[in-house]
Amino acid sequence: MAEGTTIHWFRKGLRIHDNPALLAAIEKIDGIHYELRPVFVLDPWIVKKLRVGPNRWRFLQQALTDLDNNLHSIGSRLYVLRGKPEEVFPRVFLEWRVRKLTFESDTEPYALERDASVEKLARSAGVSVIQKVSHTLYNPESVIHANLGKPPLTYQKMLSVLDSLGPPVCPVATPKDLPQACLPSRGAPGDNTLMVPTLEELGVEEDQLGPCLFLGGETCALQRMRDCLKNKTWVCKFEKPNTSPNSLEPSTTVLSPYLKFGCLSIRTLYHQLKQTIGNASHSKPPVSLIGQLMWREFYYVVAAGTPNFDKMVGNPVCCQVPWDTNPKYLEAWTKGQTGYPFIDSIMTQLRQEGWIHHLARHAVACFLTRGDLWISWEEGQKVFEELLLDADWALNAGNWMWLSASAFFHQFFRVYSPVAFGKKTDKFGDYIKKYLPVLRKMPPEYIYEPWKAPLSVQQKAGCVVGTDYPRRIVLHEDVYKKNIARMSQAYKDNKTDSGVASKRPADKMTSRTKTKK
DNA sequence: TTACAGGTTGTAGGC
DNA sequence: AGCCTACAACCTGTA
Repeated sequence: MAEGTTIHWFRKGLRIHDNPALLAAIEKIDGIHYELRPVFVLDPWIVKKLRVGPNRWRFLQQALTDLDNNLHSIGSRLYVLRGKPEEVFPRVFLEWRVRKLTFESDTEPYALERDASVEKLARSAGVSVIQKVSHTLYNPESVIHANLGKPPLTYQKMLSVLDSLGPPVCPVATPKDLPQACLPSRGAPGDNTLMVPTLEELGVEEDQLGPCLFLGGETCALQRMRDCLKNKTWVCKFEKPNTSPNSLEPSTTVLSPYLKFGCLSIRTLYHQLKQTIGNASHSKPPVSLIGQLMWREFYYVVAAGTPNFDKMVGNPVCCQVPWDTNPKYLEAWTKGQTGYPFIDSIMTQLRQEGWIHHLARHAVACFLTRGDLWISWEEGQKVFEELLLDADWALNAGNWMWLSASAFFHQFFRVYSPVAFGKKTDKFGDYIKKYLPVLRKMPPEYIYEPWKAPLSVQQKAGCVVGTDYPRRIVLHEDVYKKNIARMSQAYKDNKTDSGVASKRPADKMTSRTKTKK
C-alpha cells in the first residue's frame, strides 16, 4: 500500500458533483493512488468573529452533514479539523504524510491571503498544491485580462467580453466509487473523530433559529434545481423584473444560498438551463435566468479586480457620498420598525427566514440609502451579510453599490416608493399580514399606510399607530426629494474631485489591476 | 470633442 | 391592462 495521503480542502464548493479540485485529489501521483482525506477547517476563533447569523450557521451545518453523507456514498468521509488553517495544515501535513493538497480557487480578499499562506506552508512541507476554478463560469482573472487588464464596468460590456472567451467550460463528472487506495486506511482518524460540528459547537441556540425553509446541502440543491427546470415554459419565459418581491411563496428559484456555498455548481446550473431551453424561444439576458447567472459573474469579476470593493473609501468604482451616521434610523431599519409596513415586513422575512426576493432587497436597500434614510450602503451590507443565507461577498457589495447609486447604476432620481412599489404585486397586503401579524386586521386600503387610517379604524383593527405599530420614522414624500438633490450634489463633487477620496480615471484602474497577481 | 443611445427591476397620472 | 408622458437628468460606451 502506498504511503501518504492527498487532502482536498472544502471551503466553498461543498459538493462532489462538478468538483475539478476533488477529482484532482483522486488522480494518481507518479502512477500511484494515495489515500483521500477530504477536509473542512473550522476556526473556532473566527466562528465568533464572523458576521454569520444563526440561520446561515444552520445552513452550513446541514451542507457539511450532507457533504459527509455524499462522501460516504463514494467510500470516503469528511474530516472537520478545528483551528486556523495556517496552524492546522502544517501539523496534518506531517501527521498524515500529505503529498498533495487540492482546493477550489476563491477570489475574496481574505481567502486570497489565507490560501497564499497555506500554499506557502504546503510547499515548504513538500506538498504539491492544485487549485481549480469552479466557483464561477469563467476565471475572473481571464475576463479581466481579456478586457485589457481592467474589469468591465457595465453588464453589456461584460457580456461582450465573455462572448469573446467562448462558452463556459462543461461540468466535470461526479466521482463514483473511489479506487481502493483512495479509501480510508487503517491509519485514518477514527469514525467518531473530526466530525461535522453540531449547532451547539457553532454557538447557535435553538431559539435563535427561524423556520427551516431551505435545507442546506448538495442533495437539496440538485433537487431544487431539477424542480425549477421541470417547468420548461417558466424557465423560457422568466423575466426577473416581472417576478414578485412579495408573493407568499418565492417567485424565483432560491438557488442562491446553494450557489453561495457551492452546494450547487454554477456550471452545472448553466448547462442544465441551456439544455432545458434547447431550441425553444426564450427570454434573454439581462432579465432571463441565464442572465441572472451572468449578473453573478459580473460582480465576481469586478470584485476580483477592484481594491476595497466592500467599502466606499478607497474603492475606485464607488461614488463618494457624504452619508449620515444615524444609529436610531439604522436600528429601526434593521429591526423592521421604520413604520412603513412594506419595508418592515421585508426586514422581518429576512431575519426570520434568511431569504428575500431580489426586488425586496431593492426596496429596503434604496430606503436605507439614497431613498429615505441616507445611511451608508456599508451598514446595509453588514446587516445583509449577517442575515442572508445567500450572503455572498462580491454580490452583496456590488448590489449595495448598485442600489445606492454608488456604482453601476446612476439614475438616482428613480426612487422606490415604500408604499407604491409593493402594491403592484400585492394589492391587499397579504405579504405584510404574514410577517407583521399586528397589521392583520388593518383594511387593505390602509395596510401600506396605516398612519392614514382614521383612529377608529386603527382601534377596530387592534393596531394603533404609535402604540401597537411604530410611527413612520421619516416622511418619504418629503425626504426623497431632498435626497435626490443631495445625490446630485455628491455626483458633482465626485466629478470635480473636491474634498473626497480619489475617483476613477481609467489610467488609475489599469495600474490597480496590475498590482493584483 | 461632442453628440447620442442605452441602461435588468421608479412613480404618478393620463388615455 | 398596457402603453404613453413628465418628472429631472445620472452615467458609460461608441461613433
